[in-house]
Amino acid sequence: MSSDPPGFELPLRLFLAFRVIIDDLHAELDAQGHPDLRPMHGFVFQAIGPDGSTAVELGRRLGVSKQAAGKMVESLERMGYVVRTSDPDDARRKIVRLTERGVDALARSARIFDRIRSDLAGRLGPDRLRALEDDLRAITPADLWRLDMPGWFGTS
Amino acid sequence: MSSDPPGFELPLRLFLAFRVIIDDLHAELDAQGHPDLRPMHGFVFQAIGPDGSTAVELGRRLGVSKQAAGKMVESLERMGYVVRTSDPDDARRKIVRLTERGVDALARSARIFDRIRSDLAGRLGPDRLRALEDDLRAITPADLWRLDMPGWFGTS
DNA sequence: CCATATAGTCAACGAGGTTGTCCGTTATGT
DNA sequence: ACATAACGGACAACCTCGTTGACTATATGG
Repeated sequence: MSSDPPGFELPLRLFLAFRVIIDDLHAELDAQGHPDLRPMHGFVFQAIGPDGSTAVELGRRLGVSKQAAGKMVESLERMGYVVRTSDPDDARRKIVRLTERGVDALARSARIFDRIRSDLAGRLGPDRLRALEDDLRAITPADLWRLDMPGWFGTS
Repeated sequence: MSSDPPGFELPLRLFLAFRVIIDDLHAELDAQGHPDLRPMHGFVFQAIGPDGSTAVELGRRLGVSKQAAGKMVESLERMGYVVRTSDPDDARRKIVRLTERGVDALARSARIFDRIRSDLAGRLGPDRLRALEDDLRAITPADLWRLDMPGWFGTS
């Protein structure tokens, strides 16, 4: 009979597993022509969505102030991943949209994530991977995109 | 037959699970007299270790510059969690040690982590929790404490 | 004995977050 | 219809926490 591991191991392993996957993703993105993307950017792209968004909306979704969201957009605009256009129906709003390059990064990310997942299925076995995902779903909130991560990743 | 989930779900769930546990920990620490501790601090305490450490060593272990490590120590010293004493064998070194309060925080953290783990064992079942931990061990590096997290958590 | 390496500290800077303020535009209520 | 409130965006000042560079004091080894 083996004894229980200390309680602090699980959260550490969860975080390490996250890091391993994200590091893999960004090594690939780097190799595929997106060396400047940082982990945070994926969340921002996702929050922008296919129809675009505004800085205020973005801030709400990401859990930061509208000013912080505005700075993020500015930086992504400089990198060529988003553009800001004015809303014809509301002169106050400026709609942030992904550029072709932004869409490309998002598509590549999706493909890389799927490749990583199938690697893991190969290592753990498909059933164990399923069970892992099921268990994680059981202990996390349902809403995947309510992450509220402010300065967790360097966005420089 | 159900289809595979998109590859991006797993890393998100891993991160969310980590967040859920860490948020739980710090809500408890808050209630038990350590409201100022932030997630990063646990890693710093661990890096200091029972025999103390120096700022340079700390920086190496945490993956930050010695100056950044020094600032962390300064802040923890102001909060009463560590003290700096001079090394009698080497007048250059100042050894950082946990205070009684620091040791208390570490002991409480360990107890809270164990409580959280047993909660999870109740929700998933002990076997599923074991399997989860085994699978995570399989996909993460063996060395738990080589985390290299610089500004991942707010330390304020 | 002197050259080099190490520990700590100070200063300047940058990234990225915050709050407060202001302006122009839209929505609302009487 | 018009006064007022709410909203979106931008600007400024500030904070925290990381960085690099320079400098001092102490060890250490040829």
